[in-house]
Amino acid sequence: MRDIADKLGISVVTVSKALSDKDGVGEELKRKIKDLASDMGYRLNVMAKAMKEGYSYNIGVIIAERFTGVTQSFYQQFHQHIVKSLEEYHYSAILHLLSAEDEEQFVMPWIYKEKKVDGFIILGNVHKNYIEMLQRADIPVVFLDFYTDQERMDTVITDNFYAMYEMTNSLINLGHRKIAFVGNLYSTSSIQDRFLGYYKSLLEHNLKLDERYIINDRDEKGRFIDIQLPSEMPTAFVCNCDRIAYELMVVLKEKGYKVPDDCSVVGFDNDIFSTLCEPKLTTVEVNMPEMARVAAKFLIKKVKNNSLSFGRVLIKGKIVHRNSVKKLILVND
Amino acid sequence: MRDIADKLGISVVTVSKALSDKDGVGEELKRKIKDLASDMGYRLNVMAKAMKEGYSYNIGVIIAERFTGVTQSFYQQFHQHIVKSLEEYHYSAILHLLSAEDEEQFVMPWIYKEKKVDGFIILGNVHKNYIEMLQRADIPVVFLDFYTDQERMDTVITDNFYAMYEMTNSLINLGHRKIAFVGNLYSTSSIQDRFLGYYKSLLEHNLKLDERYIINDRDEKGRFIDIQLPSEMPTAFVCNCDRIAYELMVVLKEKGYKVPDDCSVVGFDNDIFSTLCEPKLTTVEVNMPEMARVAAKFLIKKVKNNSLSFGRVLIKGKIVHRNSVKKLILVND
DNA sequence: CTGAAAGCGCTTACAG
DNA sequence: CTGAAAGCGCTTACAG
Repeated sequence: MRDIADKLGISVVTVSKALSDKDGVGEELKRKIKDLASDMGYRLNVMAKAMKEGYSYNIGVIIAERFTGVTQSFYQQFHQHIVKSLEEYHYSAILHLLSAEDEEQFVMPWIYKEKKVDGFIILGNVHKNYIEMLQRADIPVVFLDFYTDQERMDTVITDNFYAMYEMTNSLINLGHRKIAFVGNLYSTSSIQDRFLGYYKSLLEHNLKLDERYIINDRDEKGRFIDIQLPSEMPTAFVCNCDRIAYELMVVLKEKGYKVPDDCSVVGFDNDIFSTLCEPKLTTVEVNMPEMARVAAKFLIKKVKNNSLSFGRVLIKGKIVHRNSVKKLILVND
Repeated sequence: MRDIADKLGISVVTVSKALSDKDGVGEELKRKIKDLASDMGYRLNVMAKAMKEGYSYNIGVIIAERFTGVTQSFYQQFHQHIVKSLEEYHYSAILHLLSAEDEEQFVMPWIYKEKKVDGFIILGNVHKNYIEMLQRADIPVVFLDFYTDQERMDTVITDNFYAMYEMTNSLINLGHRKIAFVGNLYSTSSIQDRFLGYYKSLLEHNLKLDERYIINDRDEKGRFIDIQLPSEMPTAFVCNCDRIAYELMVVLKEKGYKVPDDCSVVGFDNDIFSTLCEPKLTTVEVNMPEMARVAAKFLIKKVKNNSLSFGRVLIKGKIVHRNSVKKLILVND
């Protein structure tokens, strides 16, 4: 800026104004300044601007490390959408992988301690107490794909409840009556809500909830366990995620059951697993781009005014029909 | 800092020195300053420090958008390792997804134009001309998992050539003689090198390279095409990546061939596809953590002195034996 | 429409 | 061991 000003015999103030399109500079001069700037290969120093304004124009994206394995690309996919959404606000994303250790010992991300970010997007389940600590800190936070009953929690989630309700309805409409749910009801809020959507559909159709048809898929720590098929087989399995639907189909195949002829299987997420199984999975597609967009929007607003509050926002998913569901011919109805 | 200094009746200079462990402050006073700082919840403002020093302590990680699909988690996995490696230097990673459009039209990443990053790690194939532009720019660049013949290119790659050489050797040692290679030889440097490793192994064992055994898997734009099996079947397929090995196994299954009984299949990468097929794939594990570590180390050194040069560094992979390879019993040898 | 002054929060070199 | 001065590159009032 100094150089540009000197070359043109004007002040840096004028250059600053011209380059950031503020008014108070003549059109002609402005053109001249801009041309010279690009000729000289001038690059704005955001850090100086940042220091002046008090914004870093960075957002931290926190993902618990346990969600980042080789077979878990879901949140990484989400992260990419966040990157793109933030770009529209001229913000960058800094990925912070939260280790189990830091989570337990309440270690704040170092990018917070060094004021490298203006806010955080928390992607997926994080321990309640850790969240409380984050919320006590003086920095805006928006949660994505996850919620708890904590107060003042701004969160964007997929409409798990309603999507699973619709999915189960569609199975019932195809003639299914014995429908099992696969998932640990005490593991995450997502699984719980999906289960409740499934349950609501049963209730509405006067079908009993059979405890033997609630099949566990993971332990308290979220580690997957072997799936046990019920002694009497249902005609359809509603799985809390594609991954588990995939595993279930492997088990079914081993035991000699054919999908969808012997039993139907549906999943949730529309991730890589839904297209890697044979037959391909009927599932719910989560609207990641929209969720990322809304989360980014909320967070940027909060950066400017942290007293703003948006609460819990649900984004609708979409059922993707593939080949894992069979229509049952009903003899009597 | 101001507040701390005032409360203690000292100057900000002393506070600055104490907090960053510079000498020139008495031990006792230093303790007092540090204690008060943490009591007051003081957070360093890196931006101010950054402006003074001229470093942003951010590194841009560039990935071409075409490598970021739902079924391609490889580079996202890599990105995570980069994040962790950079952390050790107190650096953050800013992910920049390079769109096909920006790549064609030579648009520099906006995080460059705004001096948000001190350097770039380029993850995977990017067009030669785009690379040239990056190298002309006044910023250190290190390439990862990819190289060209361009000068002054500091790059960290997996030892494709040697790993595939060893892999093919091991097949030959198990009695295989008719071994096909699956991959487009003109697509990427990685595939080429893997092919050449395969070829070297054939040469050493006096086996002829049969053109019908070089099977194409993608077009010039890198889009996957249907795999055509040769009219006379080999006993083993060496695939340029797990993804294609997976696709090949689907095709083989369709045509009634059993793996590994009718033919063996090996892959490369040890990514999600290698464990999702039945049987699981014998493949080469890329040493991502080490590659990320080395790339980060080089880049940080270049940030401090951009005239440094490291050239092309190969990191060894490791063969992972699973169940997709059969030992052939040789009647006569 | 243009610019001189002050300040964002730190660090570095220098003086005491 | 401690601190006053200057400056990093920008922007925001304010004055002309």
